[in-house]
Amino acid sequence: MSTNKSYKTREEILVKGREAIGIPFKQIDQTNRLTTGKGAIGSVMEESWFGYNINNEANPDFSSAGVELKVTPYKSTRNGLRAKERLVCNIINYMEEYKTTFQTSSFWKKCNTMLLMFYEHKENLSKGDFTIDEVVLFSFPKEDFLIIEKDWEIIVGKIKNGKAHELSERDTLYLGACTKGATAASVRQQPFSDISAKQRAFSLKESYMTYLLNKYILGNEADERIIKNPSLLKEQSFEEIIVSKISQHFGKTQQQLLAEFELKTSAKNVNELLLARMLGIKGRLSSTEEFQKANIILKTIRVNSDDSITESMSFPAFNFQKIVTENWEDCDFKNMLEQMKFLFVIFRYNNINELIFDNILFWNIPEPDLDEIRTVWERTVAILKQGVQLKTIGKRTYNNFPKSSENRVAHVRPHARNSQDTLTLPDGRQMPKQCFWLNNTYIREQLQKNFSPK
DNA sequence: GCATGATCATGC
DNA sequence: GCATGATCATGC
Repeated sequence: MSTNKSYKTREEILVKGREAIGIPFKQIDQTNRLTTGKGAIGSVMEESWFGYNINNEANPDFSSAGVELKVTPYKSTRNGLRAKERLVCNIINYMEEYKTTFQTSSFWKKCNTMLLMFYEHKENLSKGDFTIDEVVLFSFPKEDFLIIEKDWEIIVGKIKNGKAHELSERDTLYLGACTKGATAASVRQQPFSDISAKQRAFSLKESYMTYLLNKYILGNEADERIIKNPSLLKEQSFEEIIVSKISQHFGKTQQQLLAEFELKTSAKNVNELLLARMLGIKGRLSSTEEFQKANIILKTIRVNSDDSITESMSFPAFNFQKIVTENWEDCDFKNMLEQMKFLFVIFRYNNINELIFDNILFWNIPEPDLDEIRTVWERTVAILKQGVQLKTIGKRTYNNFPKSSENRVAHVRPHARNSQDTLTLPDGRQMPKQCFWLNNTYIREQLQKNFSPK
């Protein structure tokens, strides 16, 4: 089956692509592809707009120009425009990928230059009414290229270590290894272990796509970048660079740091402000280009002098009525956890109760622990469906959601402004907003696992 | 003392 | 005004 022969240059491809802007897909579709399931819109553009047969070749769609066609959705949210999903590139052949270098890898061969066609997914419209809104010919800028190369090496490193079955999309920053297959049971062989591994594909993370979208569609100005000189990334990983910039401050008290950076604030996010100063960032750390592209979430952890941790870690409140309509496999919470990379900023109380800046840790949830969270999530949904049991004693109202004592990893607890800050339960009653929390004991366990001598 | 319910402070 | 990250505080 041939790839497209009619478009030989990048310019021709871009011009033809841009001509599609504003035309509803139902007018473009000549082969009734829109009625099919996932990927229907991409198929329409390939067949009916560019006029070539759908293929799954290793070469880019426009092979002579070296351009891969990608049609990708975004959505409008109260936080602005966001990519609706990760951009899935090519399936990883564990048996072959480790034999190449990044430059000769399957991912780079296929996707180093892409024609990105963005369309808005609107909740109340059908696919046929959607239109392409923006088209760009995209090549990776140097600062991203170097991070993506490292990401690829991390993924291939796991294959080489016989750990393809332990791959997770959260291992990396921009280029992820996302699961790909009809069911979670879609597995493949790996070269250095007998354990079969989930089928995965190289993909650009949702957060990375959101950044591209805002840059290209909205024309938003670039945000502050932490690593001003991308060449540094040739020597060290992003995480290593951050640690090397910050480690000189380990051991200082919070008071010393506040004085050193001339910060006067009672804000609960002082530690984020301090970290930003250490990195030479003027604005918020979470607004930097790298943090946005990789969806790095900063969390402060205070460790007591006896190594215990008092507080559990909260997440956004969930909507009772929405969560009961979801399945774990495609629910909001799992999706969020799968996409998050955490930066733990660790402070430790010394024996005279001073708060000492102790360390930082880039962390993500290990796959087996995500399964633990699944049980908590499913119990929560089951309880909501049965009707939560509420018992008021004095000023406090007790419930029967999963407690921290019931699961090693997570529990459910209120997360509201006060007890009047409620949402409607599926049965119509009101209840203070709740969220999933990572247990304080679990956080402690994770810190010990990552910092104990190997 | 700890688990769990309750609430604060900020930024957008 | 609300979401969010962070922290307080009651009562078992």
